[in-house]
Amino acid sequence: MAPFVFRVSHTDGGARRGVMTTAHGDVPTPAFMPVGTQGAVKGVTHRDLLDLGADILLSNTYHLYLRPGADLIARRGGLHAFIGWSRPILTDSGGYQVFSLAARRTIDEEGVRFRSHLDGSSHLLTPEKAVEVQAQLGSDVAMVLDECLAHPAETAVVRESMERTLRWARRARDRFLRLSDEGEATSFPGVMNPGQAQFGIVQGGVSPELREESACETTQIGFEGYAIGGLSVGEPTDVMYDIVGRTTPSLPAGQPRYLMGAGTPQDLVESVARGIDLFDCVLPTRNARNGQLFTSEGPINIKNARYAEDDRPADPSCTCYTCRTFSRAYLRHLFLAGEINASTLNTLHNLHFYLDTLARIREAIAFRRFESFRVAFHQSLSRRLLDS
RNA sequence: GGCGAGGUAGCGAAGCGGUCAAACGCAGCAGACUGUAAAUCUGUCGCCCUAGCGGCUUCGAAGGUUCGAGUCCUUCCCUCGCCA
Repeated sequence: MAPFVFRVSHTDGGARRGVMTTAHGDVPTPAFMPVGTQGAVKGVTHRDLLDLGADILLSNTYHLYLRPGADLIARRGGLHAFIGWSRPILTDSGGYQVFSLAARRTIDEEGVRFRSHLDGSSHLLTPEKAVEVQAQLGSDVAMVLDECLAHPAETAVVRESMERTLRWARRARDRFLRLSDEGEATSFPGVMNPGQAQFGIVQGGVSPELREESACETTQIGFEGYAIGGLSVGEPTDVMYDIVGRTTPSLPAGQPRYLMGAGTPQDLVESVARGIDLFDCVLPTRNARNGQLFTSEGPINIKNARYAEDDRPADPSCTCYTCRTFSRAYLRHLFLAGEINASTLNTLHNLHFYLDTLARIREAIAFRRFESFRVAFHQSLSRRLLDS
């Protein structure tokens, strides 16, 4: 099994271009990971994702653990085999569900007690359990269980949460290393991917001091990569950019940095400028299903009456299947008519926009033109707003 | 022709004397969505405006009763069902 390797090939200002090598193949970075929470990206097939050039998917430990269950997936040879996707997969730990399902859980030192959103049953997700489930899934990158805190939070609360996430990270790393040990691995049913990497997660809210402390401590534990979590949860974007910019210098230059849950197209460019290598976000897929299309000139809402007889493609400068083939008028009709194709075509376009943006970013960095790309990108996004 | 049921905002449908410009659903219009409980949710939805427990015109049509009528009475028009 190929070891997990990350290599930075180019830098341009704060931006880095590189390759993340996993047991299931290479991922050129900076990269965007489409979100396939339950083992599928909503609205499109795996074949569509291959056509779009998606190099890595994100999936979710909590959701797959509840349904269909980690044992069932392990018996089918792991997540890659079960869902029929042979490229890299990163699994989130369930830490985000600590935030999004806050009303259904309690936290203590041991872990997170959830009442299942599916059937109400109780489950205890510990840092160790999250490692074990992800071992059974056999993802290429496993995330540690963290606590994703809601945005306005008192500093004392943020510190307490950040420190608990650190303690959990140590336990998760410990369990991960022991599972990597051969004897332990064979005694545990279903370590599906010996080449699996594990990423730690930096927390600390919007406090630069806590973020730096979290970054240093997490780095000290030693992971294959590092994520910045707990952002894009309602804080102003300039605050988010500031925190990202102050955190990446505290992370090892030779390892991948993953900004969890981000973001808008602007967020991606601004975060790459601050040294981020990996992203995931539901915006392109969820908003596609809700009628919002990201374009090179800013987002449009295809539901709007103004597009009823608009024969132009969603984004005139886009080369995706949807834009090559269909008009805004038709896409609007499909959406209003409730046709499944509306979700699919919109998702294809939005994912193309995101993946293509990252491809352009990588190219710009390789040619050391990232700063001019960045300026032009922002200008283009605001063009339509200036026109109207 | 006889008997019965019914005509309410774009559609469907509540309403049974006052707080009804009129519940609710759909359609329409607009907005939100950042490690997905989301093909979801929110607002708006007669007309006018200085946007307010504001003004105006409404509940098939016309008259009437009443302090007050979408709600009661009369006549007319129109739908649907059953019988001839």
